[in-house]
Amino acid sequence: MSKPPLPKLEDVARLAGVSTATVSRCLNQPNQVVEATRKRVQKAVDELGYMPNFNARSLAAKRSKIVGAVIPTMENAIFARALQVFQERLSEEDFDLLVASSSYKPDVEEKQIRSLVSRGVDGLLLIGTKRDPKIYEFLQEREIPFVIAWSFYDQLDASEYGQLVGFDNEKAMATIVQLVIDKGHQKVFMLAGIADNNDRAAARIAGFRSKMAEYNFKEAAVIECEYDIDKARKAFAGMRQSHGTPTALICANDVLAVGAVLEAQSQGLDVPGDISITGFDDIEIASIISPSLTTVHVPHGSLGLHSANTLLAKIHDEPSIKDMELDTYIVERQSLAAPKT
Amino acid sequence: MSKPPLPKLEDVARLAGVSTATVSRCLNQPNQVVEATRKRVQKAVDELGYMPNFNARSLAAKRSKIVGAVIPTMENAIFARALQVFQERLSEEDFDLLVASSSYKPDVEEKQIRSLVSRGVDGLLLIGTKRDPKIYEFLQEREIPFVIAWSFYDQLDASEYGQLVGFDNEKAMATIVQLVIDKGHQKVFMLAGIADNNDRAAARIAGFRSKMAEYNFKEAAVIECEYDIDKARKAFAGMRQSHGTPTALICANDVLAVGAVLEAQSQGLDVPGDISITGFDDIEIASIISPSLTTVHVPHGSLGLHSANTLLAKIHDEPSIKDMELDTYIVERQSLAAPKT
DNA sequence: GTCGTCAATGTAAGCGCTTACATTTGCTTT
DNA sequence: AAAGCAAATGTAAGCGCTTACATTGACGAC
Repeated sequence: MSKPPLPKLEDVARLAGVSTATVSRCLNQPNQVVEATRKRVQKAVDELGYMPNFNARSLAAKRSKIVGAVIPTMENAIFARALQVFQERLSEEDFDLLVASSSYKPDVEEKQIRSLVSRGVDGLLLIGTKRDPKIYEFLQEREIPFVIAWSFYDQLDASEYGQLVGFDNEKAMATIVQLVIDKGHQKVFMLAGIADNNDRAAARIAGFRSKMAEYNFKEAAVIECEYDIDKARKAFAGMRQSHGTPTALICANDVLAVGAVLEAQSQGLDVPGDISITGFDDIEIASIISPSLTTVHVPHGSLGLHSANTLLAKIHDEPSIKDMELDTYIVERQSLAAPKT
Repeated sequence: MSKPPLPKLEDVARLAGVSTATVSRCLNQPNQVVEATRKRVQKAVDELGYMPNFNARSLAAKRSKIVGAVIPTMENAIFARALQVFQERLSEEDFDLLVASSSYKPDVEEKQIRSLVSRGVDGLLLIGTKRDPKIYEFLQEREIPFVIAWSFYDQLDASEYGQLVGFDNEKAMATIVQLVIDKGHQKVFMLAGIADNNDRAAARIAGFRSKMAEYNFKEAAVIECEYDIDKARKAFAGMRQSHGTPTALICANDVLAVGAVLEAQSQGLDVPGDISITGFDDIEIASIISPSLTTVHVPHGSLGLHSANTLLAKIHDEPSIKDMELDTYIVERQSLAAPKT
């Protein structure tokens, strides 16, 4: 219950026989202080076990050394790896990470963004571009550096939307659809993510649709489904009932693909014998499930790393920061084959 | 480049024609303010788009509404779910989450704990009990409420170690070993986690060893291996070379088990025909891999939820907060069977 | 009508730092 | 040895809030 008041900067100053300003300088710009004093101060710091109060520092200096990240969920592998790398990179520069997860709800996300800004974050990591424009206005007004990860579109004006570090979801999806078509599939359906408020999910659907249109494939069913294995199983089952069974099913992500594979198998279908199924993301389970998933590899680690670097650059006001488009590529495994003839 | 100074509490006060204290009260203890003034203040807040500066608040009020969490990694499913639930629960009480991941390195963890404390976190979530005692002293001195998740031991003095919210790793492991023995296995090896600096990994090994000793099984090889599928594959391959092939392999976690299963299969072994393999944790892949894993179910969500509740209780200084032991149970799936006769 | 009480509000002193500006120190120049 | 100058240090004014304490005013008791 005894609360021995913690040493403050002033105590250190007194013990070291210098002014508070000098102590502060030792801590923040050590090179402005001559070695002798610096050592004396260091000794006082050690002796008292002094630790700076970051809130006071943030208040006085108007920078917090905290960056915020609002992600849809930390529960699944998609963002976990990127977030981990992001955090590690920031850590190197002594930034801490304030995370919030929005559960894909726009209103929750907005609240969290505002909260983080209130906390004085120096920068912000956001996922995807789709959100209420007034959030962007807000961020601009407050001059908060931010980067948007996971999405990339040529046509977007980057200066308006902070910096983009992502990949072209539409193009990537079109590429894998092309591959499926090249294998000879004609009846191709899609199990998609929920496109509402999610530009990545929407872009993947667009990629599918445009490629299908290119080949004049009609009636390519697209069913949207939440990010969940069991829901994917049900969605796939429902799809078979209402639209029949395609020879190939394109899934908007690996989790949906896993659900589809499991359901197909439990309904007696052979994958890829009776039906080919492709994923997107290339998370761990993609290579573990049997058959392993042919999928689009997304560079999760790079997304995290480059997001961090770009954000740091913006925070430090470095010139000529560019949007960054990362590459995806297809990983061919077992779940895609030519259709039975 | 125009930086219109953000409205501060004083501006709101002036516009509403009240004192700063009243505005502050409206924001923090609205019931102490009569409705008429409250409305007037609210109007001023809206009009100015005022947002409080949390750093100033934290400095003045000596509470930050931030809790910190230092976890070994956010990259894998083990902690992700718990962290997500933890965050959601805290969110309900308007706490934000400052996360750091230590990559299982004690020195990194210590640094991060100190950094979080410097940031004035109101509470701390730590994983496992094993760490330098001076960290506990430090936390006690600073009177930082903290809870330790994932571990639970009867014999530990809770008051010394903050609060425990976990399960008995040793007992849980002993239970699944018992099951394996009951199936008739006699040659049982273990693929363990790295026990150094990790009380959970150590406890799981202890559970294995004590149960094996109980049955007088000698030569039960225990190989430690990092948390990684590929490393597990190699470790399992190495184990076969040096110790031969057991009829059952107990793995300290599902990731190791998956690695072992994949390697076994690629070496032409049937699981569970030629070798039974068990996991621990019951993460998603456990039920997706083929054969699905018989494993110990760990209540990840509950760990997160109860950790949050316990921490909140400590922060609010509620009396009689107890350590909490959560239950685990075995999920029998396909990877465990009786040995060939 | 006066006083006491209590709820509502105001006053102002910090919270522990940073930093612009002022001052001192220790050199180099001449 | 005096002058001049840059580097090192000191002084003190905030940063935007909270809160202990003081003040005000409304109302009922006497």
